[in-house]
Amino acid sequence: MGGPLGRYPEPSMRLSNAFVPTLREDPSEAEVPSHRLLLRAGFIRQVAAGIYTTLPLGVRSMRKISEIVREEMDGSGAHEIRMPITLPAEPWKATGRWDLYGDLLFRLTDRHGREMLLGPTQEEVATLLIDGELPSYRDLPMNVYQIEWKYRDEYRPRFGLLRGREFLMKDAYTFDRDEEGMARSYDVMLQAYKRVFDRCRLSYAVVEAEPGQIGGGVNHEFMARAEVGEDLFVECENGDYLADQKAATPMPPEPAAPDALEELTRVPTPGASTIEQLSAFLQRPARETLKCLLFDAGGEPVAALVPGDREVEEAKLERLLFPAPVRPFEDVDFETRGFVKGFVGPQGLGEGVRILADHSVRGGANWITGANEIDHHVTGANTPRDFRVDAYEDLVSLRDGDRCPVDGGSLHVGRSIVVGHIYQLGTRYSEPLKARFVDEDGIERPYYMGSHGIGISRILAAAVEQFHDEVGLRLPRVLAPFDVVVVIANRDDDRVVAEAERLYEELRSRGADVVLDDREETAGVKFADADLVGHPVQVVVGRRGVEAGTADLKLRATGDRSTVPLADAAGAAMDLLASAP
RNA sequence: CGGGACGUGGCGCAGUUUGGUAGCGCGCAGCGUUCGGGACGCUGAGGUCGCGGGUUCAAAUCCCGCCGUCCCGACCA
Repeated sequence: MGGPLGRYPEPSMRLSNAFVPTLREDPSEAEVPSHRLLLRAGFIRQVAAGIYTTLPLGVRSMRKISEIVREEMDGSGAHEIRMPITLPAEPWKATGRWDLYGDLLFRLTDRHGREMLLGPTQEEVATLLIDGELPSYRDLPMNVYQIEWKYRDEYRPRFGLLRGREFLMKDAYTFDRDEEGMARSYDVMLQAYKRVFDRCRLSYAVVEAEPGQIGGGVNHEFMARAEVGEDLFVECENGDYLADQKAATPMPPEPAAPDALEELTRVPTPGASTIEQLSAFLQRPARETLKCLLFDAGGEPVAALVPGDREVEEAKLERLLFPAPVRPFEDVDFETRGFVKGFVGPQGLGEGVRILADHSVRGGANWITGANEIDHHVTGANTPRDFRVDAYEDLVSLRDGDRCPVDGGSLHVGRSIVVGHIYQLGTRYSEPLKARFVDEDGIERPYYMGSHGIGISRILAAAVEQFHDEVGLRLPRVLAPFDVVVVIANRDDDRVVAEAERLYEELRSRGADVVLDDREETAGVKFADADLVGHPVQVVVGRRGVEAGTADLKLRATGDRSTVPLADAAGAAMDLLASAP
């Protein structure tokens, strides 16, 4: 047994006898480059929405990514194990995730009617494993990991491997004696992750992120830059600030010092229940209006104030009001609490409503806001004269052009694919699962845990997004399924075939992953496929060259070609490979 | 789940508006000619038109229901 993807294959391959079904045309269902090209180049085939068969080339690339991850994990003192995919429900109920995960869980029932699930991640399993085996502080720290397929019934699987319902993930779980140990283990993982993504040659950013479903405190995301990315992150033009867009905090503006406070004046604004309509009706810019949004935080009403041209970042509100569940007011909430939807203003909200304002609200005065009366707004609203603010917090959703909190530089919002996520979990799992060790003083304490994921199959897709061109993949050589392809340009010529075979064997003996294109196809088809699959180095052996005693080399990354003596071709190809990105 | 689109040989598509013999390109098989950037000719195989009902003399085409896939939104490696 050699890991979840099976035995390591022969390092080399003959295409005449291989399963590499390339497509001439773009599959109709694929829109984004990675999905389209992975299908066309014969890496994957779809079975159902978000579920794919991995073909030989895909297996090889994923295995190469896995090996990089393995080396860095093993080198960081983590221990590879393999946990089951089919899991009993009980521990998940104990941690509350049976309900928290909701429809995202693939659930099943066994023949005895016992509830089970397909693992979307394995904190419960790992925690119980360690609890059963490592009862002493002397056994800690411990870091176990696996590379295994994960199952999540995503709301909307999309973009091929980028968001599948089944995906290959490396997940590591760290167990420490205390918070300091947890932080140390965390840092070890953070450094290991950087090495992994560096080695994969991904352009990425490490950003502080929101905790999400897994729960916990400090956490970082590794975001690979990509046009098609679903996740937004921000970075400062001066390179000194990076954050998840949902967690990013802009530098607050200077508090306003208005020349004069206007009178609070009630104005009729018939039908203007949105900022857009209000702004158009009063002929005033949206930023002079004050948006007052109402939320229900565990049954308590909370008002969030932001300038009219800004959006409230609900994730920030949730973090602020944690652990109360936060949701926007619905129509019934407005009715039962007597607020006028579309015309809410902070003045006159009773003591029962907690009023939070974004820092940027300090930067304005003489606000236009709702009059708490149908078809009416007020102008000249000012705090504290007209309304109360219980606390100024960071509430706005960050947008392009906001100022960097470190140096005031301009912030840019970029798109990315999350390829790694690390968490400090604390005792989020060890407490409910009663997973404890005996400390030096003889007292039982819960493990301090960390959870660390890398999306292996997603790295492949993200790498394709970053490394492709019009004709195909251009993966870095450490991720490409093969190092070198030897193309037989004239299969009918025995001398050509003999020379190609000789080169193929020589490259193999030099340790290259080499594939011989000995198919009965025309040269043009072979060249096109070589470019499509993106073998880093292409060696072409043809009649012309053999008669002249030469072979032709091409570096896929740059398209550069060269002609070398046949006798030196293997060495030249190896040199070229070494120079390949 | 809400909104939109699509489902016709292995792949990419036309045909559906206006019901009447199921078509094109690629691929595949055989033969021949070609042979360094997705070759050419001839011959041929291959289709329950997503599924189930209904209307009709007759349904890929019209009606109803269902299923599947993709795209836009809420969740995540």
